[in-house]
Amino acid sequence: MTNMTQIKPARTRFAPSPTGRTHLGGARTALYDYLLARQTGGQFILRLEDSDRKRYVPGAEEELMRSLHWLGLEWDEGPDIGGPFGPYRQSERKDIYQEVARQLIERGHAYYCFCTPERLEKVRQEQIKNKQNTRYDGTCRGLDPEDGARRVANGERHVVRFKMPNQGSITVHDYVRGDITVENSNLDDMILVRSDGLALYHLAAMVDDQLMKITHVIRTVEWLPTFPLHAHIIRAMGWEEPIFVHPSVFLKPSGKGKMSKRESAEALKDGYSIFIGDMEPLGYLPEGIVNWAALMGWSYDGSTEFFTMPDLIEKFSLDHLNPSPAAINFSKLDHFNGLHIRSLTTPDLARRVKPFFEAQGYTVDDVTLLRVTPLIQERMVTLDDGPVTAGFFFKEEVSPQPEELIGKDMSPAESSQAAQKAYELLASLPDITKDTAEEPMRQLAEQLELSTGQLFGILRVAVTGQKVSPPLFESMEIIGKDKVLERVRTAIDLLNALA
RNA sequence: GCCCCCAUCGUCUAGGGGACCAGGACGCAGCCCUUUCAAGGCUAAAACGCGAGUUCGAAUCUCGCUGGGGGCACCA
Repeated sequence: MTNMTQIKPARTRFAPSPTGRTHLGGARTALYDYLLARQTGGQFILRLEDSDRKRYVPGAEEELMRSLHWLGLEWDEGPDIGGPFGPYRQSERKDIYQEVARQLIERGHAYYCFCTPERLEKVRQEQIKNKQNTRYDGTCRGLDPEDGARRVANGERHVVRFKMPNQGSITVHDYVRGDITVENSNLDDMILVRSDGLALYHLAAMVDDQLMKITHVIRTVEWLPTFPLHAHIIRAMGWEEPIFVHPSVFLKPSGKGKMSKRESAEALKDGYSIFIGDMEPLGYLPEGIVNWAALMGWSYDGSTEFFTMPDLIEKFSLDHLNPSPAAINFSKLDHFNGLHIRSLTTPDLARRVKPFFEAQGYTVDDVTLLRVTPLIQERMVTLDDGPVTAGFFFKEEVSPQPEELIGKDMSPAESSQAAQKAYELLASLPDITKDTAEEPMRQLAEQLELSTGQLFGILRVAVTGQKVSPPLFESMEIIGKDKVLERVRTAIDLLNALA
């Protein structure tokens, strides 16, 4: 016997227009789509809303797909892989929309409109001048349908408009906000089909969602104002309504409005971006971004915050979506990224961080990298921190700032002497490892009446060339006795020159 | 201007009439750990926008106000 409460597989779709770069907001929508589909054993569909060819941006599709792949949001049907309900590109579905438009007209829910864009613009300006609402003035609304059809047959330029009832109201249901009722008189006779014959979003998306058997339409709240129109179209066609879910928008970090081009450029200067395509070179993990994005507008129990994709697939729920807009918080992204970096296995992290060393010109051998990785794992926020903190492992020689070699509260001469003693001790060891070197060095510090901070600080700069580094003796162990001695020798010379 | 939506720490959020002198997280500050930096641990400061109702009781329900956001294309 089947379980009555069994979850119905959801068919979700991410339907961006290839008119720009894939950003955080889109990624989150796609993520929610993906999670719902995976959780219920349904399908996640990628559809391209490219009905406006004028706005088509070359390369946008490629970046979109690359971004989705990178985030791990694999689609089951799409323009590149096909599927049972294709084509998945609106520009290839023109005839389908035409047919629906025809039926709408036939049923009296739409009509041909012959108004020119020029006249429409004039009307609009007039309305603005008179402080009226800008809306279609209804010139063609009352035209005899047969007359209209005749003019169309004669090749007259026309669009198709939805014939909005001028009485009554409509109640639509948004899963996040509940019922929303609006007066039809506040709704316009929106254009459904352009004069070039291609449908606009309002028609095309509704048709596609229907034909592609989409069960849940997840789209941002920008679509809420036209939601009633969409419901009118669906109901006019007698279709079953999918569940509509409108998560909130993302606001810029200040919380004042949506992210603009200017702010995006600004963020990039600080090493942040809202474009998924920028995130990888910036050193972010898809895991970190997914975790972060999932929690902007959704929560699990109010306290659990670390989620992997499998966790999310298991725990995501539409029921915990938050209707209010969320300001982007990049420092929290850093936090999640660090969390996920620390949760990676050493080989995995090594593999991921390697290109960042190479991008800085380092020649990296895997054996050394594998030893270095554990030392930097909990010191990294983004992968590009790797070469910054650990580049010295892959240098032939380091070049410390001479002043930085001076120990705290010490003179150059004292520092030099301490380094000399350390050199002798290290030279006397068969090899330098944490186990062989640390204890004797601590004793040396005591002998010299120096704090470990003083002595180790001098050596740290000498050996790594940096004031801040991974733990000293573990680092020495990887660098090897010969190079360590060489670097300490150089440091002594540098200090002597200062004295 | 018109329409729609939203409203808890600076930010992301938990909360859905009594369990809330409001919990978690980021960030910030302090302390602990410590060879630096991190990581980790502990502590602190920090919020129910305002006003009316309803109720024995409201962060939670209703209304108004205010504030914020979104939308008003032959874009999506």
